This record gives sequence, structure tokens and C-alpha cells, in this order.
Amino acid sequence: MAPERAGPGGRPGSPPADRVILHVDMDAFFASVEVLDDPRLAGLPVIVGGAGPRGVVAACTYEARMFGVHSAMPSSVARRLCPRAVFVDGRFHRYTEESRKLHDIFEDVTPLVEGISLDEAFLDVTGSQHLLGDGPAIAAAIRHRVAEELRLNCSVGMGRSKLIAKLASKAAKPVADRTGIRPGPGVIVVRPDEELAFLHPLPVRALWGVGPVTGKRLDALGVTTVGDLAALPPGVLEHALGASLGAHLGALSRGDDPRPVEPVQEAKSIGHEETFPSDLWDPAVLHGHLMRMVDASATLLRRSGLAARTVTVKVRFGDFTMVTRSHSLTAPVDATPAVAAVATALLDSVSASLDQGVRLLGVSLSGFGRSDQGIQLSLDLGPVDAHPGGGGSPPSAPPGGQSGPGAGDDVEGLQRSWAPVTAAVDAIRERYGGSSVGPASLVGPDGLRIRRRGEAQWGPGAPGPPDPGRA
DNA sequence: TCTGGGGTCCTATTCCTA
DNA sequence: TCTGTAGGAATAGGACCC
Repeated sequence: MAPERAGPGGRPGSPPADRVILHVDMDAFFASVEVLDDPRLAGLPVIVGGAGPRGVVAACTYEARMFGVHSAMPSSVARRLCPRAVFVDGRFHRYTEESRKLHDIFEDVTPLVEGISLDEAFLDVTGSQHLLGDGPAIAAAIRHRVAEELRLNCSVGMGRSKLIAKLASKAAKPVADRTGIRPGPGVIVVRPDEELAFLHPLPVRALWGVGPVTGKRLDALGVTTVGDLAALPPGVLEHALGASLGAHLGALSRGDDPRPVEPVQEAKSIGHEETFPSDLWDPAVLHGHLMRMVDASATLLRRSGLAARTVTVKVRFGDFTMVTRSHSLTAPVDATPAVAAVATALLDSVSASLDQGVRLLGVSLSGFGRSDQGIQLSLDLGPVDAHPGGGGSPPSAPPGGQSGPGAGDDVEGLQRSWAPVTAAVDAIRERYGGSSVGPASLVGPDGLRIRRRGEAQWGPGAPGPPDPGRA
């Protein structure tokens, strides 16, 4: 990783003047892949996402954007704005395939590639210029290769920092509104001496880290543009937004962004969460879903060669209020029943509120250690913790839906006794597929099978029959 | 208009311990 | 033994990103 240096003015935090960063962003990526695979969709308003009443738009073509549709918009709103839109279920595996090809192209340019998501990445091409030409030439070459080899369009921004490169790629994109679709320039280059002139007229909401809440707070200070933000005394900003965010946004508004392009970013948490087609009331049904998510998360954890110390359960109720409950063990675990025991106890600890109806349930694993480290646990699953916060003893509950070796034991016993079984299950799944074997509680007419990543990614389908537990 | 899923990071609060 | 205090760790919630 390149060491950080002070910028030309010697300001601490200002990026080196000779650094060249590209931000490559695919145009309407998911929707464009759908059109690529089904040319009949070309020229139509195509929306990728969850078509059900609780679904959201993951991506849409520029023809749909003409009607005001945009990503993250509720599908019900999108349908109202554009009744003739074609809704397509997301196909995560296809987008992953195309994304791999895209990253192959990036890797040909520089090893310093930081993927942000399937469809965008930062590239530090400072050291590639003597071989491949200057930054703008590399940007143009990438666009050309993506168009030729993937038959997809992308936009590229160039600057000496991630902030500028990202904002530049956005400015390079096509624009769609009621009057039509106007192609963008494709590549925008912002030289160091042009940074502030480029940055300051932009709406403050364009900065990474300013969402609806922070945007509103800044509104109250009379700040609408990045230039307004830069003119604000630092003390005022930090008082309004807190020391950390205030200082960070203040620096960005002056173009100070020394963050390097980091090719390797280790995951800090792994989890699954799901919004149900209709709210659930029955604790037994909820526990079934919890086990399915635990199984999927723990499997992914082991596949990554990790084990986790902290288990978090998230519940969003019908009225959209949300609670999270987490517990940290003294040593990391990776066996599904060990994780399940903790997650079950955590869900039980909010069971008093479950009569409100549960809209979303989720499980997340964090506090990673390597799974090949010796597991040394000494945990007594004592009585339910009386206080919600703090480092008290963990709540107690039997591992729901599990039976067999170790059921009813403490977490240490579950980890120890189930580790060999878990390894065997993983091996069988590796060979015969993810649904070939699993916890007995997940088999049956309920169809609580293990979902793959990307399935129902953007919201559930149509609501099923009402939850019998509600009665 | 009514809000998905998978994440990261930050802050405030609470508890434990010295 | 009790009380006050301070720091660290755990926990909970929220904002934000794509």
C-alpha cells in the first residue's frame, strides 16, 4: 500500500498531487445485464427488484428513470410512476458473473483495485501510467474494453482522491428526466487545481456520508452546497454533527481525502436478514426462520475460514420499530448449533414484544477469529440476563429446532460436539448442493429451505397465507 | 410514498472492575 | 465494608453506503 504523503500545499490530509485514482461505475448495471440477456427488453422501462408490495427497486433502465423511478424506491411507488414498466426479478449470479469479467479488465490495468460493489470500483493507476498512458487514456481504454467485451456501458471519473474520482464518475453519467435521455460524457477528469471549482457548487448531499438525517441538520445551518460547508467554522460543524463526522465532512468539503485505494478489505460481519411477505406472530414460525438464517450465515462463516464471537439478532416489528440484541462469547464459534443456541436465546429475550407482529428478522455474526484456532470456551448459559446492556451473563435457552449430539448443552459443548458433524455437512453440501442436507427443523411442508444469496434480495414476493400463529 | 438486503462505522449507554 | 470515580468492554441503536 502506498504511504500517505502531504499534498502540494503541505496540508495534512491533502492527497498527493501526483496520485491518479479512477472510479469506474457501471451504468444501470443490473438492468443492463437483463437487457443484454433478453434483447426484447431494449428501449423499455425495465425495473430490477422485488415486485411485491414490500419490494424495492434495485436498478432500472434510463427509460424507467425518465418517469422518476430510481433505485431504493419502493416498488409500489415505481409502479405508480411508470405503470408500463417491466419488472424483472434480480439474478444475482448473473451480475456476479459479469462483475468478475469487469474486475478481470481492472486487474489488467493495475493490481490496486478496490471493489465497492458488484458494479463499481476504485483503481489507483498512478504506477500504471508509464506503461498504459496517462490517466485519461487509461479511463478511455477501460470504457472501450467494457463496451467491446461485456457489451455494457460504464462511466469513469478521475481525480487525485477517491472523493473527487467518485463525484466525477457520477457527473460523467447519462441523465434521464421527463424531457428525455441525454448521454453523459463518459469520462470526467478533475485536475488538482480544478478540484474546489468542481466540488463547491455541488449539493452537500453529494458528499459520501451525508444522508437524509445529516442533510437535514445541515439545512438547518443554511448549508446547501459543499462550498457552504467549507465556509463553515469547524467548531460549528463539529457541534452540529459530532466531532468525528463534523471533522470528516469538513475535510471532504476542502478536498482533503487521503484515503488510499485498498485492494484487500476483510469482512467484519456476515449475516442474513429477511422481510416477510406479511408480518409473523407465531414464535415457532419465527424460530424456524431464525434457524434457516443461522444455518446460512454459519455455513458462509465456515466457508470463509472464520469463526465469530458475537451473535446479533435483529427484529423489525410491524410498526417499523426495530430492536437488536447481541451477545459476545469468550471465544469464537463456527458450528451451526452453537450459533443457534445463542441466537435462539437472543430472540427469546425479545419474545415479550413479538405480539406486535414481526416484519423482518435477521442474524449477524461478527468479532471474527480464525476457525482453525483452538476453541477454548468456558461458558455457563446461566439464567436470562435481567439487564439489556453491559457485560452480564448471556441469556439461556435450548437450541431451537436442533436435536442430536450436544442438544441442550452449553455453547462450548455444542461447538465441540457438533464441529465434526458440521464439517461433514459442509462436505456433503460442497459436493451435492446447498439444499442436499440440513437441520431437520428446516425440512418439511413449510418449505423453510436455505435461500441462496440474491434470492428475494430486494424484498419478498406477494404475501402468503396469513400466519396461523396470529389467531 | 412508505420504505430490501448486506454491510460499515459511530455514538450513547450500561455494566464491570480496579 | 461502603462509596465515588474512571476507564474499558459490551451492548443497542442509528446513519449511511451500494
